[in-house]
Amino acid sequence: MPELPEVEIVKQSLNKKIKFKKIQKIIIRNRNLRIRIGQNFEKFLIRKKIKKISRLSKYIIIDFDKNLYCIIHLGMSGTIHLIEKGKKNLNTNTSFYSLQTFPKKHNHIEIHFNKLRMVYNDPRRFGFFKIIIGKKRLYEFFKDLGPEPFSEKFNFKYIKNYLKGKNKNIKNFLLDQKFVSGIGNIYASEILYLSRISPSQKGKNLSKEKCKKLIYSSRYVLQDSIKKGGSSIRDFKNTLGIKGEFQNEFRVYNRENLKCYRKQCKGLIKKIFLNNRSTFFCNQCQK
DNA sequence: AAGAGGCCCTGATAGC
DNA sequence: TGCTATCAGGGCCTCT
Repeated sequence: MPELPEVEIVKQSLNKKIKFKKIQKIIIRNRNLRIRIGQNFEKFLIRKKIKKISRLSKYIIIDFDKNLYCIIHLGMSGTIHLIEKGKKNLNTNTSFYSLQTFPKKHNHIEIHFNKLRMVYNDPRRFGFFKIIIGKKRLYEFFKDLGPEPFSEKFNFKYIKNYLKGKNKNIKNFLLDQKFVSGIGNIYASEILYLSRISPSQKGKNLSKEKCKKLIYSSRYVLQDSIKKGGSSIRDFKNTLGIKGEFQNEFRVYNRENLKCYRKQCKGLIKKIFLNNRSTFFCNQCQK
């Protein structure tokens, strides 16, 4: 679930629901996430008030007073659930579950506010919660991240310069968070389709025109997905709260051997593996 | 030093 | 039904 648009949706709903709230209680059932939750995690956060919630590529950053931060990453399977006391349904245009359909296993972290619980669920435990103290350390943590597609820094000159002399295909560049941050395996395929670029094309061979298309498409696809509430890929049985609609907009992802949507194009969508990650593209209109 | 591949982990699904 | 193998939206580490 979580590439940039999905993380953005989660961030937006957290801002609506837990901003300015004070943490009353913390329960940790499993400290062994990708980064182990330290013994003093609870001490740092208890009774602290949330100042704001922001996002950088696929990371959520919660700000507290005195330059205390909590960074959240959802990994492959992390989800955040909000449960309001006394309410049966949590409406929301978010990826939260309703109360009745709340997952039973893998609820590793619970943070309680007044009349509201936030629960972190993550079967694969590739995600993490990490405390950071000080602006400088926060900056350090993110220093290797490349620009987001929306950033002005993600421009033709930057791309040309970065790809120069390197021998990787363009799809793997899109997954390289040092090059551009926030794009994951699904959106990489979608962006390349919109750009009419073949995923196995070498990055260094892209024309100026193709680079510009790539910039435009990256922004367009991610923005469009955010507008539609992100993508909810799996059909989570027994759940009601998942509202993402962008999975209905996929042009290539999971469309193996189906016809290309482009009018005039007689191509078929093919699935290949590039660096062990599934990759979808049209065998006619992506060059 | 860049790039490919393994690995962390659990769950869903396909095939026998 | 029950086994095994494979794959899944991420990212870090190691080896060449």
